[in-house]
Amino acid sequence: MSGCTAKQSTDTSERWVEVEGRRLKLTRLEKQLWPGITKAELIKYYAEMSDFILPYLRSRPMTLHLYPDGIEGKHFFRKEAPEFTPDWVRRFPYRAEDGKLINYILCGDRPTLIWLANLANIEFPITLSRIEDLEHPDLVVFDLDPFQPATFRDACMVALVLRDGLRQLGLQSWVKTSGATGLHVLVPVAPKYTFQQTREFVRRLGKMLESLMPEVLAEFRPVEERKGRVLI
DNA sequence: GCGCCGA
DNA sequence: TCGGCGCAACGCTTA
DNA sequence: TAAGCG
Ligand SMILES: [Mn+2]
Repeated sequence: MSGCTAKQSTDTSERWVEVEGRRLKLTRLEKQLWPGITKAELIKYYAEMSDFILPYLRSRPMTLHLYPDGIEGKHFFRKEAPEFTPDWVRRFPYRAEDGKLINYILCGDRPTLIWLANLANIEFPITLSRIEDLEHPDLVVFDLDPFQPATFRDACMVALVLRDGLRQLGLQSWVKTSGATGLHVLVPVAPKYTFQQTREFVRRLGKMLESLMPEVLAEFRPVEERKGRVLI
């Protein structure tokens, strides 16, 4: 007998840690965020990966994606830095066009990353521009989504062709998975183009590839014609 | 996850 | 002391 | 024009 039927509700496991001189309390470390994966393990993962992750997050206003009840539970977003945010967490006040002021969290250091992991922030999506120049993205993203019966493999083929096209334009690109079956192809750019310009660039290149491989790509097609194709 | 608010 | 609640917002698609 | 989806 295991005798170990510890319930979630009885998980009072806590630990104070010091990260680069910042004291923070980790809570409910035994909470299962995925089947078989605890919050402690999520925090450990982000601690170990922090050197690789932080350069991408730095200077980008955060939208938190919080999953306090685990990946299958209710989740919610948060932009405004909560009242209980530690004072050493950097904030970025920004007034949107509608006049609403939001104090965004900036995650540029390890203590902030660990603090967010403890809040059960599972995902860290990034904005495409940085606060030094919000109007001009430093990343351009091609979003590749295969529509059934097209597969992840089809998306990969398209990504390779796209990479070659970008290379011919003198642009380096990097690929990452996105969601269950999609890909993102990222192109770092000097922050001197507007979002309108980069959006137009992506659409034009999509159109160009579409004319090159019309059987594979779904650009500018009605929804029902997208089946079996990849949409950029 | 956490603080707030009303019961 | 406890349970409920709020915590973002945008383009595309369809009705 | 609005509601629903991702
Ligand atoms: Mn996608």
